[in-house]
Amino acid sequence: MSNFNEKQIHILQVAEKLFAEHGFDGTSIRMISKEAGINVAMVSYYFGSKESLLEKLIIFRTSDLKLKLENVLKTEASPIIKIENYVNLYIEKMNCNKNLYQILHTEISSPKRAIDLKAFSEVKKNNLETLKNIIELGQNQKIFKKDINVALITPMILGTYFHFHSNKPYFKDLLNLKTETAYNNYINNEFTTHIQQTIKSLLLNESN
Amino acid sequence: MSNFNEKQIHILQVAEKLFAEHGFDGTSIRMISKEAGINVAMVSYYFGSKESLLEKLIIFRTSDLKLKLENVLKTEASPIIKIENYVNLYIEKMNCNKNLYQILHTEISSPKRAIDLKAFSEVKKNNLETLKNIIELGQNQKIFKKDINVALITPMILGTYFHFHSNKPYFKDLLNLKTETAYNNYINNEFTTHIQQTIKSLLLNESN
DNA sequence: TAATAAATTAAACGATTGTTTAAATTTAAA
DNA sequence: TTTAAATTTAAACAATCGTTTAATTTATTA
Repeated sequence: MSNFNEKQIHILQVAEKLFAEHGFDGTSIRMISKEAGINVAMVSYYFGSKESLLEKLIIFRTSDLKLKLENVLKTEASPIIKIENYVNLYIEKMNCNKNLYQILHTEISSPKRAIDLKAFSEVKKNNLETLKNIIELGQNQKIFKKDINVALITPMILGTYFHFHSNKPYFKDLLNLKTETAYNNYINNEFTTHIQQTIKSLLLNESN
Repeated sequence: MSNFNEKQIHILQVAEKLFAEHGFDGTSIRMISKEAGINVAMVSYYFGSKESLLEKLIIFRTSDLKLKLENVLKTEASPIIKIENYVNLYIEKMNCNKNLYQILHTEISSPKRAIDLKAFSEVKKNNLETLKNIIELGQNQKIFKKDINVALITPMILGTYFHFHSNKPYFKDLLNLKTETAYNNYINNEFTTHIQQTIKSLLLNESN
C-alpha cells in the first residue's frame, strides 16, 4: 500500500496521539510538528494537508486491520463459541487501538468532516458477511433463532463500546472504577461478558 | 430556570441547527449571527461566549427533558411491557431531538471540550434508577433473570442509536433505505423492535 | 420631555489557523 | 568533486476565529 518512511511514520504516530487527546480540530499542525520535533512545513511537505494526514493515518492503521474474524468462522467450534470469539475479537481490537478508534468515532460523529471512509466501510461490510455466515450456520443447526436482524448486531457492539468509552468519566464514577486498570478490567470482563450474553440471548433458541 | 427572551431563543434555535449541521467547531459566531439576522456582537452580549452558548442550549433543551419514564414505572402493565415502553420512549425522545442529541454526542465524543454536563449526567442516573426498579419488579415476579448488568442496558440503547445515526449514510446504503422517510420508518420499526427484542431476550427467564 | 438604561452596530483587536515561499542545508547520484 | 535532487528551515501569507470597544440607536423610566 502506501509506503511511509520512518519520519512519516513518526509524524503519523504523534498525530494519532494528539488527535485522540485533543480531537482533530483541537490539534494544530504546529502542535504536531513541535511534539514530533520537526518543522511546521514538513506536514504539508509529506502529507499535503492536515485532512490528508488524517486520511493517511486511517489507511496506515487499518491496512493491518483485516481482522482475523474469518479465522473464527473457519474453526471447528460451535456457533455459540464462534459468536463469543467474534465479540471478543471485536472488543479487543477496539480496546487495543483506542486512539485510532477514538479519532474515527469522533470524526464519524462530527457532521462537518468529509473524509473518504470507504476503506473503513468495506472492512465493516466484510465483517458483517462473516457474522452472517456464523449465524446462518447456527440457524441451520437449529441452535439459533430464525428472525434475527444481523445488520444491527455489529452496530450494537461498536455503539455500546464507543458510548461507554466516550462517557468514561461518567461510567468510572457510576461503576466505582477508581483506577485505569479497574476500568480496563471492567471492559475485558464484565463488559465483554455482558455483550456476549446479550447477543447469545438474542440468538439462542429457547429450547436449548 | 433560565429565562430567555424571544431573540435569545431564536439565536439558540439557529445555533442548534447549525451546530448539528456543521459541528460546534465548524460553526462560527459569524455564521450564527448571519443566519439569525443579528450582529456578531449579540452572541457575546447575550451569552458571554460561544462555549457558554452551547451550555445554555443544552440547559434550554434538557430542562423539559425530565423524561416520562417514571410514568412507565407507575403503570400497571407487566414488566415486559414496561421494558418495551421504556425502550420506545428513549428512542423516540432521541429521534425527536436529533439535533440536540447529535450535538451532545459529538461534544461528548470530542476529547477537547470541557463542558459541564452534570445536568445531563443527573438525568441519566435518574433514568437508570427507574430502569433498575422495573427490572427488580420483573425479577421479584420471577419473570426476569437475576444476574443482569443493568448499568450496561441504557448505554446499549444510546450507543447503538448514536452509532447507527452517526453512520447514517453507511446504513442507508447497507439496508437500502433510499428516502428519509424510509430511514425514519426503519428507526421506528425494525430498529426499535430489535432493541426491544434484544433486551427482552437478555432479561427473560428461559422458562417463560 | 429629559435622563437613563438597554440594545445594536461597525470596526478593530489580537491570536491562531493551515499553507506557501524562497532560501539554506543535507543527501544522493554522476 | 560537481551537480542535482531531496530535505529542512524561518518567515511570511492570507484567512478566520472569538471577543471587545466605543459610538449610535432604540426603548424605558421618571
